[in-house]
Amino acid sequence: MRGTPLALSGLLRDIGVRHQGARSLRAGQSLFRQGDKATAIFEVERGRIQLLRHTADGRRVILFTAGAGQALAEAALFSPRYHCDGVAAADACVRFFRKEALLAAFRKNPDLAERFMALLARQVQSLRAQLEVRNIRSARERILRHLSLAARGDTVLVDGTLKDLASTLGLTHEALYRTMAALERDGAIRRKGRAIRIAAGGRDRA
Amino acid sequence: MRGTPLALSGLLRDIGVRHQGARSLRAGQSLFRQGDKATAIFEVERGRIQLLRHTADGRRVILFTAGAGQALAEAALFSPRYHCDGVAAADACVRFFRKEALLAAFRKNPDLAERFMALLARQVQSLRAQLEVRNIRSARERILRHLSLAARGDTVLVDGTLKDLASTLGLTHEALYRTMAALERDGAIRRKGRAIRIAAGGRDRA
DNA sequence: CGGCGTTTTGAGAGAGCTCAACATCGGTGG
DNA sequence: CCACCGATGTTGAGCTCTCTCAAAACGCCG
Repeated sequence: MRGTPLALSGLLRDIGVRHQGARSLRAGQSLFRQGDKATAIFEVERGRIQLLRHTADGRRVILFTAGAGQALAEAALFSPRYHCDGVAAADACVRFFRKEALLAAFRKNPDLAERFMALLARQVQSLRAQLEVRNIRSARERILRHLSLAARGDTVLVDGTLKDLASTLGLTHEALYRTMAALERDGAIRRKGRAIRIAAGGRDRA
Repeated sequence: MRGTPLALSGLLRDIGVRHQGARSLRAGQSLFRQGDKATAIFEVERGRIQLLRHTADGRRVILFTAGAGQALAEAALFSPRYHCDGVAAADACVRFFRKEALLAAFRKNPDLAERFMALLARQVQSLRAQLEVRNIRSARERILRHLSLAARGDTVLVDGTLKDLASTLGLTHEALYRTMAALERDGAIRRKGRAIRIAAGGRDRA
């Protein structure tokens, strides 16, 4: 669920693209640096990779944090150089896909190209939905909407930590815990370990 | 600037795709409905189109609001039906691009396909950056970061209203006005009509 | 000129953040 | 097997910052 309510189950690997290798990184290690020639795009297998940009005065700005199962630096496919740093926020393992190989494959195989487009289109859709969720001020409403977007049927299976969930929702973990407890007290949701079931009238009681 | 800090200058039309027509809508009118056969994707020329989904209990959820220059329902290219409603939030005019025509063009012309992918990839990038900006709690910091991402050189040209800017930043317009005034008082930025210049040490004084 | 939407400033309240303490769980090593 | 440790999960209390409600100046267009 990390970072995506409409889970993009699977990614490059699943559309039939073969990766050209993998690489392990220790927390803090760089995968690539701003200005490096862009030779590949990546998919996080384990851990977390952050895209960082450095401002003129040397401050770090996090542009994006990619968790397991998320693609990284797709835009580099169409740009000669990486426009930011890619650094491991925790010990991580990434698969990499060489640019020329990918682009060549797309040209040779329109089906593959189409699947990749579909992947990107779904990402756009999912990101927009996330952005819209962030427009909701109330923690309660925001959580409920996220859950109802992420739900399969009436249940959501949280596959990261609740802390991660809090940060993807733009809440502190305390606020998330408290509000979830309140929601459960009110009967709007019911929790059983990783599974959260949304009550039929959950959204009414909001 | 609406909805995109890293301005996606131009869209489908600019990558060489020809549209198959245009349509005007009055505020409140539907462009398409959830479950309709997906026959086209769109680009907003004027006004605003909202993507809405209806929950089981009949409540409307806004998934996305597309302003002038933004594409709409790209994901429909790869889905047989629209998965939400497209409704005009204000009087609007949209260009439409037929699915089969687009997909056929992509298959026949790999360059075009590649440009479309690039478009999607840049959108993904931009949306992620927006999401990351939303993680900043402080209005002051959030505005400064948005500005530094949106800046060309040291100046930002705001091309919507400041109210629009406030909503893309997830702030009330009052908070935006107040904070911008404070930033100007502190010398972090300087405004001249539509142009905002960021002072060299703007981010230090935050 | 008159009306409407944007821009601007004021004052107050509420929601979420911050800091803090504690419980719980899973892994690690003696 | 148990003691220990770190990270996650949970709850409490106070405070700050933004939202909300309100009012007024400004600019634009018919």
